[in-house]
Amino acid sequence: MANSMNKNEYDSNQLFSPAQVGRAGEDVALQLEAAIVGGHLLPGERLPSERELQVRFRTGRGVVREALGALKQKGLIEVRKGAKGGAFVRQVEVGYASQSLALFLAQQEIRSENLIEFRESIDRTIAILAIARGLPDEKAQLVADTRRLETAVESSDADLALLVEMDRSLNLQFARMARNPIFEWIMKALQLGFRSLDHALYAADPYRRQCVANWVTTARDIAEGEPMQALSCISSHYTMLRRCLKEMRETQTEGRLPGRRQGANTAERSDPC
Amino acid sequence: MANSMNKNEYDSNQLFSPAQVGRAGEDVALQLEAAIVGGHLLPGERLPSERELQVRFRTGRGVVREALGALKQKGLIEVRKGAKGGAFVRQVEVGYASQSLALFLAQQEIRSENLIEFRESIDRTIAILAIARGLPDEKAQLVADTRRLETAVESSDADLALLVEMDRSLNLQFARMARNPIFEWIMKALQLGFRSLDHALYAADPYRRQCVANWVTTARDIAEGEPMQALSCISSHYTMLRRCLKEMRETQTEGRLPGRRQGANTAERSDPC
DNA sequence: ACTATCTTTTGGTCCTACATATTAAGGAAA
DNA sequence: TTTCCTTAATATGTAGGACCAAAAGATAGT
Repeated sequence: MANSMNKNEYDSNQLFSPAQVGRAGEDVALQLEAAIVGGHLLPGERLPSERELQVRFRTGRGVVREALGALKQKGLIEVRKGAKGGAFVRQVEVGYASQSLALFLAQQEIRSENLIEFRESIDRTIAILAIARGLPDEKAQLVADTRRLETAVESSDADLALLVEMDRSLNLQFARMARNPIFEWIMKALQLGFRSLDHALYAADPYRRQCVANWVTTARDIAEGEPMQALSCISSHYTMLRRCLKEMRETQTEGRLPGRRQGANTAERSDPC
Repeated sequence: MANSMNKNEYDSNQLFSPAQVGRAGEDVALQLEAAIVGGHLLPGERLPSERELQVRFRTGRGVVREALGALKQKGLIEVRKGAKGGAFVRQVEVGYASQSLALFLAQQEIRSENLIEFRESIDRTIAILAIARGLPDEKAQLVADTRRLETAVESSDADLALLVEMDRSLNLQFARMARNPIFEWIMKALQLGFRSLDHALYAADPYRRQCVANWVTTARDIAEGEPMQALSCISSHYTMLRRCLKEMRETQTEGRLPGRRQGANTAERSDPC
């Protein structure tokens, strides 16, 4: 007794129509995406199997797989193997959008000063919002985590990657407290794109301690609801970062972000474009 | 024709290794993406054909197509049919990032307030930077263009789309004067995704005049180097926008962005320049 | 009742064949 | 010689089959 009478409503509503030639994959992907975003398919629901979609769209399985791959890429679906497997609708996470932005930023040549002043501007707004909207336990957690970072730095066997990761996590907590996913989007994208700046701060020994001490103060100011002092701390952080980078630049003559290396390749390239 | 002597350098460098089973598609996609983002493949260059990649990765053509589809989805490559066709590396456009963000926000049912407060925060920083760094002729041009917008609004045959477009252009000029490309990109990304908000402001008759009058004042304050007054104008703009949306919401019981449809937006794949 | 094995479902991979688009080359006509 | 049409070559796009691997349930054996 198959559920032939209980087909989903997008079947009877003719929601899926045969794809046109030439761009069948895009066509199928667009129809499925429209069904998901339009609310006809809710998160957690399961799409028909690939072989069933193949006959519904009157197309080949490769086309269906291509479309599903695009949706998976966007974070709209999650596909599982095996019986009762298939494509399941997901809530899109902000990380997917951040990855797109990070991919774009990675291809651009960005001077570190531009990045710093942008981040500082964002951080200042986040601080104000976080003080106003952050929940008490969030603020307490932020303070506690800065303390953990402090003890981690003071221990001699401090792993550099671990410290940077903790700093990254703190920034994300911070951004989340602003209760505005757009700030989260930006913050995640920046972190994905450029890890090297914070790395620099935690690599130099005098700066590392100042940085975490500043973090502790910032978190406390946020927890206690002192916006002006928090802003002051943030400015202090970026002042330190600028100074640290300037010192490095004077020793290494390196003013750019190491986003991409194009030294070995461009020499032998005689592209007529 | 056997160009066996002129293999590309990523061949001899062992850049592409056979894919792992189970997630061969992702594996291939990751390797190709790494090659592009890492700078081994520059924009304009052509990847090997699908059938050649198929043998290089020691895999099937479906896997290669899946990987290329993922890269195409991200905007990293553009694929053309026919002789001299194939996958060509592209510069990623902001539009892809903004589409991802729009998709996320649409599914999260984000309130327009989040977008407004983010834009206001960005605008305030841009204003300060634009006053400090904008060239005199840029400032003059900004003032002149706000005048043009003013006269366009006063003429009765004002096309709504044209007005919104002029507003959009003004915002971009404004962002450019900050001499920081990140602000420009973020502004463009937000504009690509959410045109509807400004649209609302220019649709209502009382708000339209106030908005352009405010633009004129803002431009003059920027040109004359009055940061506090410029910031005041910007806040006034968003106060108006909030009020306008609130009125619309009260009449239509529509509190969110009308971003459910994605189909019409994805059409602008080509360069929006 | 529990465990091991089989069966079914479903995605993952590989393959061949054909369709279609685009470019380049070659030959006929002006 | 120039122009236009035809044809070939090369590439992606699509169709559909076959088989493998994994996951869940059904079944048989203990």
